[in-house]
Parts: sequence; C-alpha cells; structure tokens
Amino acid sequence: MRHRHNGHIEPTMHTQNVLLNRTAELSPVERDVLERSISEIKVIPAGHILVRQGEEVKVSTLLVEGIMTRHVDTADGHRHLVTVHIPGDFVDLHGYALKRLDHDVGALTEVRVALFPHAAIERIQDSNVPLTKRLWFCTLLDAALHRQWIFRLASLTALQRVAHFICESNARSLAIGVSDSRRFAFPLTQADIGEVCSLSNVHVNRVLRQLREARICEVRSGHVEIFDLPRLVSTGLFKPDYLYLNRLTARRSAGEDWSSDD
Amino acid sequence: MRHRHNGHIEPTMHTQNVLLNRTAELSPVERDVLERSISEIKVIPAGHILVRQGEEVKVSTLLVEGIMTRHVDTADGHRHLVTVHIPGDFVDLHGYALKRLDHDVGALTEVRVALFPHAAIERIQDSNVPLTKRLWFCTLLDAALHRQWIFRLASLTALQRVAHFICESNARSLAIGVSDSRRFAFPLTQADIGEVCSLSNVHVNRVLRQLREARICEVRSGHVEIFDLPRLVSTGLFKPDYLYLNRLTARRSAGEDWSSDD
DNA sequence: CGCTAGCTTGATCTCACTCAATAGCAGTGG
DNA sequence: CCACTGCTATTGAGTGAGATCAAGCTAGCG
Repeated sequence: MRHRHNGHIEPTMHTQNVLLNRTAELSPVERDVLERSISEIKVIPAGHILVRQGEEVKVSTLLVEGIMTRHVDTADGHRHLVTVHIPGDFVDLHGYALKRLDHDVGALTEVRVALFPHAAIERIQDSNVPLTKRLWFCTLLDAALHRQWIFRLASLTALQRVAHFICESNARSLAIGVSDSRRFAFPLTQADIGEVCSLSNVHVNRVLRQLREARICEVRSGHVEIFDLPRLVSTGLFKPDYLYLNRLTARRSAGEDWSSDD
Repeated sequence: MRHRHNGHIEPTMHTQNVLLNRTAELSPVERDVLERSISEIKVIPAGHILVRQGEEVKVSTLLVEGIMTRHVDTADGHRHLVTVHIPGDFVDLHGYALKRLDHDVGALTEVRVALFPHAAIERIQDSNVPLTKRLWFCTLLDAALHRQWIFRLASLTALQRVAHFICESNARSLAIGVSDSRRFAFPLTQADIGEVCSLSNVHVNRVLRQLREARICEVRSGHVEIFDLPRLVSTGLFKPDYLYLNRLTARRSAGEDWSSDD
C-alpha cells in the first residue's frame, strides 16, 4: 500500500518508556499494573485497518511505535482524519466504555501496539482509583485535541491550518522526546496532511511551498525541519495549552512565544 | 445581551428527569447518589459566561433547563462553538479530571444548572464503579460529538452542514423527549448556527431559505419545523450512530432511513 | 527499466465570504 | 401614540481562497 521509509519492527516487550506519554506522572507501581494488563504485543503493517466503524471492541490499543490514525469515512469514498496518534497514545481506550466505535482505527505506518483486554481495564477500575482517573484523563485529552481540530477547521486559513498542525505534531513529539523543535519524524504524505486539514493535496503542496520559501519550515521525505519556530507558532496561531502538557517539560519549547495570561 | 423568547426560570429542585439524559439507564440508587452530590441549583441569565478558558474549575455543571454552549475564542474576536448542550448534559464534567478548561462555557439562553463539586464526584469515584463508568461514558459521548463536528466541517457543504446539525439537534431533543421529529425548540439565531457550522450569517440565511423552499424544514423564531425528515437526513448525510442513543427509543425516528449494516 | 506513489505547477471554476442596503420586530422613552 | 434604538433576518453584487482538472516530474522498487 503505502511504502514508508522505516525498517522492520520487532514485537519485543519494550513499552516502559511510552506508557501513556507522560511516564513521569505514573508511579512505578502504576506502571507495573498497566504493564501486567497487556495481553499481547503486536506488529501491524502500514495501511491496515484495526477497527472498523461500528464494530464491537473488547480490547484497547496502546500505540508503542509508529503512527496510527482514526478517521471517518464519507459517502463518496473520501475519508477524514479525526486524530493522529503517536507512541504512548491510548488509541481507542474510549472503546472500553463506548463498546463500539464511531470511526475506523488504522495504522498509517507499520506500528507496534500493546493490547489491553477490557476485562483488565475493568479490573483496574475496580481496584485503582488514581490510575482510573489517569486513564479517564487520557480520553479527555483526546476530546481536547478534537476541539482544537474543530477550531482549526473552522477558523483558520489553509496556511494557518497546516502551520497549526505542524506545531501540534512538534509539541506532542517533543513531549515524548522524539523532537528537539528543529527536526522530527513526520511520515505523512501531502495527501494525509490534506485529510487532517481538509485541504486538497494540491493545495497542501502550495502551502508547504509557502512555508518553505518563507524559511519557516520544510516538510519532506518523512520528517519536518523547523527553521523558525516562533514564526511557525504565530503563523498557526498555535497555543499549546489544550495539550495539557507538563509545563516544566515541553511547553516552553513548544510554543515559547505565548506569554499567556496566567 | 440576547433577548430570547422565554419566560423566567425559577431555581426549583426538579432535576430528576434530566439527569444524564438517559435516565432510564440509571438505577434509582444511582440517581439518588447523583442527586445528593448536587451542591446548588442556579439560574443564570442568557449570554453569561460561566467558565473562561484556562480558569481552574472546582465544580462541574449539569444543565437542567435551557441551552448552553462551549466555544473557543479566536484572535480576531471571532468565536467558534465546539458543542451545544441541551438539558441533561453534563456540560463540563471533563473539568473534573482536566482541572482547567481549554474553552469557554456560556449560557446561550437563560439556563438552570445543577452544580457538582469535584469533591463529590471524587467520592462517587471512590465508592461507585458503575456510576463512575457511566460518568466516564458521558465525557466520551462528548468526544464522539466532537468527531462528528470535525467530519461536518471537513466533508460537508454549507447546506449539508446545516441539515446535519438540525438532524443532530432533533435526534438529541428526541432522546430527552422534547421533540417529536416534527417540531422542537431551537433558540439559536442564524449567527449562532453560523458559529456552529462555520458559515457567515448571510450564508446561513440562504441555506435556510433553500431548506424552506425545498419544503424540507423551517427554522424560525426559536424553533425548527420539520416537513420531511427523510430528506433532511439524506441532505445532511446524517447517521445517528455516533450519538450512542438507546436503539429502542430515539434511533428509529431520528434517522429512520439508515438501514445500517448490523 | 518500466511502474506506481507521491510531489509539483498551471489554468479554470465555484462555493461561500464580504460589503452594502433594507426590512421587521421588541422594547424604551418622550 | 409615535420616534428611536438594537438586534435579527433578508436579498443583491462583487470578490477570493481553495477546489478541480490536467500534465509533467521524481524516485524507490520489482
């Protein structure tokens, strides 16, 4: 299907440092409880759809390596992404309470995932209130992301949308230590970006050229190169607050120009 | 500010039949636990902003009567709605785990709300797993709504968006028994609809005219009149699945043309 | 070495926006 | 009672951001 530039992933047990993104906030005990709830580690090829809209789900998926997406299909065969997931994200934890999903879940690149049977999550909920609240929080982050995507589609121009999305991707990559705000992996095609920002691939191309020619950033062959973060942030009207990142870690370097009002 | 056509609301204790929308699914005991978690019932005038973006919140708000909205403010003074809430919605339950909100919460009409201190919700979480799961579910519904709003903005034309939004409003009103799929209260101005569907008020006007002239539906003076639900549903490409409504109650009449694949 | 997926650029078109003007209606005050 | 104000709805004319259509280019891969 898509041929991405990544070597083959081995299904090793090596999830410690990506559990729930903000590992620092988990106690060793909690991390252990989570680890023991994993029923299986799996490698899934790029392009594969893990869950179809409407299907009943009995396990939830933690993304360990690679990029996954969630998207809705339209009548005319088009689709639109509603989220892009990076390692550490609990991709479909909401399936635990919802039972069936209102969208598809797919692997954009080859991915490694850890599966959590809902029975195991149920056990956590029965026995561990703080960890449950932590999981709840994760699903709420998701909703916060969604809201910002609504804002992006509703209120920004094509250029702003793309800049905003790149800022978001950078900030999240930064939070899990795979960006330094100068360069990070970004294995999305221009068509993929179009499906995020609701733009034609042609127009995405033009916008990326604009960003490149303005020496703001460059998106090419699977990664983003940021030349001028402050201008990228201001172009995208990006305020990282909605990511609820730990202020001590990622916030400053993600959107440092935001002298917010608190 | 806005002058809406509604009599004055009295702050009486009368929340039983709107608790969490799907009262039928709550046991009497659960309903009682919830009732006892309410610290205060308040009436709030139309146009009032209850919570500002970034503010720390210590109570969550259940909407008992009226319409509330959640919206993000843009740099240039515009705003965009991310949700419209009807009675029975737990407007900012997510504030319990998030602590601060990434958006404003406001009263569109005069509203009556029941306030739940987070300490009380904490107590529920400590002691009542099924009810906690139920609350969790409510916040996930929210995210499902958001996803559909993303889809609407990304993939539908102006006419389709408005039709879709009207279908959604009808389906949700139906679920709480305030619509019969022919007529329901809808106290949004054309500008408000524009802030939901990301359209100018002028264009909303034209679209509503189209719907009226096609004898599909009429939106006027605070209510919607539906002439032809099947065509409204097909015009808006509306599939009610994402609302996770009880199939026995509201689904059939909300979007009856959907012979879904299960 | 040809195939296919992805990227690039130009030309044209269109949906929805902006600007502008008018009308209706509720409440307010002289 | 009517004039006045402010908000909402309506309709027309001109404009523009981004879509679509079309063609050519590049590079990895079998």
